[in-house]
Amino acid sequence: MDIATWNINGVKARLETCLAWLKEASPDVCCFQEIKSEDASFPSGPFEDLGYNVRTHGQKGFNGVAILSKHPIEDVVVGLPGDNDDIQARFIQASFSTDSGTVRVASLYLPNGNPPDTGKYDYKLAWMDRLYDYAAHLLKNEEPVVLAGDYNVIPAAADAKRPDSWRNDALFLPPTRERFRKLVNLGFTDALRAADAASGIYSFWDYQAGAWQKDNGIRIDHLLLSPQAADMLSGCRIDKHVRGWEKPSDHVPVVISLNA
DNA sequence: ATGCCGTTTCGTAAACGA
Repeated sequence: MDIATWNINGVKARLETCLAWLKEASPDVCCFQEIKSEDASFPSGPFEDLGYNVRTHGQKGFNGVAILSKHPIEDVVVGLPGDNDDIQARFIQASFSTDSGTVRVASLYLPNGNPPDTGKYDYKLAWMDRLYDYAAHLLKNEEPVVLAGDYNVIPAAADAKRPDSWRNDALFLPPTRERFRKLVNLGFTDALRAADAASGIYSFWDYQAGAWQKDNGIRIDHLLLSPQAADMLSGCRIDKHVRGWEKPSDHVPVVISLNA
């Protein structure tokens, strides 16, 4: 069972690129972030034609997440629990029945948080605190859980080509990394690090200043696995070549393989 | 570097992203 996460930076602008990758990689489950589309205007048809069931949590213009699955989708959770006043569309979760039992997968788009001296950073940290509480709740079930998405967190210096240029950025500031570590230390496994300990592995290259050509990237798209999911992990890869395609997103897909 | 580039919006400049 292959599960992917990919910040596509706008489904309308990225439709052909998304379809091309899904045809190539054919993951069983694919989590999208930044669909930048309302639910009603999400182009589900072309994805359904590839055999996917589609669930979205969209909003106009910004944010928006989706889960696509070749398996029937059950038990959908729309919105990160814990704050009914939060109207930003950044979280959707679905469950799937497999031969190994129920697998829960979340597609999350954690707030960017820049600039750090504003309420945007306060919102990011509060969102991370809320994710921590919800993740702790999920672990109580002792089931396979995959928290996949664009975390907007550079976990360590090894996850950036030029870590010094991110020192004062909301993606790398100590409070951000402390919260990410706290989440992982609940008992989650960073799938990429479980599969490959090398530095220089990135999932995002800015459109600006020739970042892609210079390989000036950062690793901010992660799949965190509950102990039961980590036991099923057989591999994790980043499809870096997609960044070199026509009309690319600034992020590329990250894919895990589970024995499920 | 308040810069670079790309997407979106009751657009034609501004907001947002990372």
